[in-house]
Amino acid sequence: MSLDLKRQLVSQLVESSRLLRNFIDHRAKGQGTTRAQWIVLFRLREQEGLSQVDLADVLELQPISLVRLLDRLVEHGLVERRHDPKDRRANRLFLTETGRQLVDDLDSLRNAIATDVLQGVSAASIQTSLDTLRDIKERIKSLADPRDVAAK
Amino acid sequence: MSLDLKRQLVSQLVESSRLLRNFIDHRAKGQGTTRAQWIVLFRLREQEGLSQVDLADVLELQPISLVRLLDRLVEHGLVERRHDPKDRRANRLFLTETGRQLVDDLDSLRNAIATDVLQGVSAASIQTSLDTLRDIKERIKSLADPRDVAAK
DNA sequence: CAGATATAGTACGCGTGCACATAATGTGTA
DNA sequence: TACACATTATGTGCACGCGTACTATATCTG
Repeated sequence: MSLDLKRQLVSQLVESSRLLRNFIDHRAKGQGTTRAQWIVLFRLREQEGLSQVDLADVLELQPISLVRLLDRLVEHGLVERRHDPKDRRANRLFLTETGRQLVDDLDSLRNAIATDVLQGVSAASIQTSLDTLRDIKERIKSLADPRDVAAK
Repeated sequence: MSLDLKRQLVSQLVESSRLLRNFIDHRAKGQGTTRAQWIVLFRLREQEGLSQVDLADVLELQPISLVRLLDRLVEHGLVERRHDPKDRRANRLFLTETGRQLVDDLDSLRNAIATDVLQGVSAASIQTSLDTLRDIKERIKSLADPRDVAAK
């Protein structure tokens, strides 16, 4: 039942995401940053002092993927890695002053993009789509994570 | 109005897409292919003999991105580049016998994934989300494409 | 035929993942 | 207590997908 629709949604999801990422990165080019980097900055603004694993965890990406993102952010002087005095393996992450200013500037850009891209879409549709995407994420996580079966 | 929801949708879109891509690629690993490659195969099954630009156009990606995808598909013996006898610049793309068999096998896998990932989501929500994503794509294309203003 | 256009491709960069390595910390047992 | 072993945090190497900028070659057009 409606299997074709499901397939189409899967395809559209990946396609629209790629277009969106590209669109955002174009707009972001002036700031010298990318969408993926913004997410890190926004997150650090809310909560500084995270370790890399912790941050990777809240962003739901692999720690190794974060390493390279951070390399570039540090290189651009937006983020600082400070050694954790308690655990010499770990880094604690902080925004630099430049980083803090940039992320504040990005607020309006982010809002403009969200408005532009969703112009003419009803609030109800947005809410429904948002819920659907969240459902998909949960389904994927439970399907992929063996603990969901192992853990009582 | 509901600006926050819009921002969340933009974020969720990119995040869920990444998780989805990864999930599919895991399932696809047994076949030695990736989700991005499937799309090429599915498309070629429907319509063979396309040139690389034509195919890039229907897939809505840059011709250069397709080049590498095709490199791998050719390397794996799934796709064949044949010189266009009429235009020595162009290649015409065809599935090999192996490629044709693989893409037929992928049908059931694709269906299984779509079913799994969207289990418990109502048909109405799927339809709404699909429409929303298509709207987003159209908005992006019209915003990014100067011809939309230039062309009458 | 000269210049514009179109096709494929190279070089390079970013984001993301996996497998593996390295170093530091924690733990269980002799 | 002390040391071997498991675990954890970060990072390297490699691969894939995707993009921009540019190049080489072929075709088209005035």
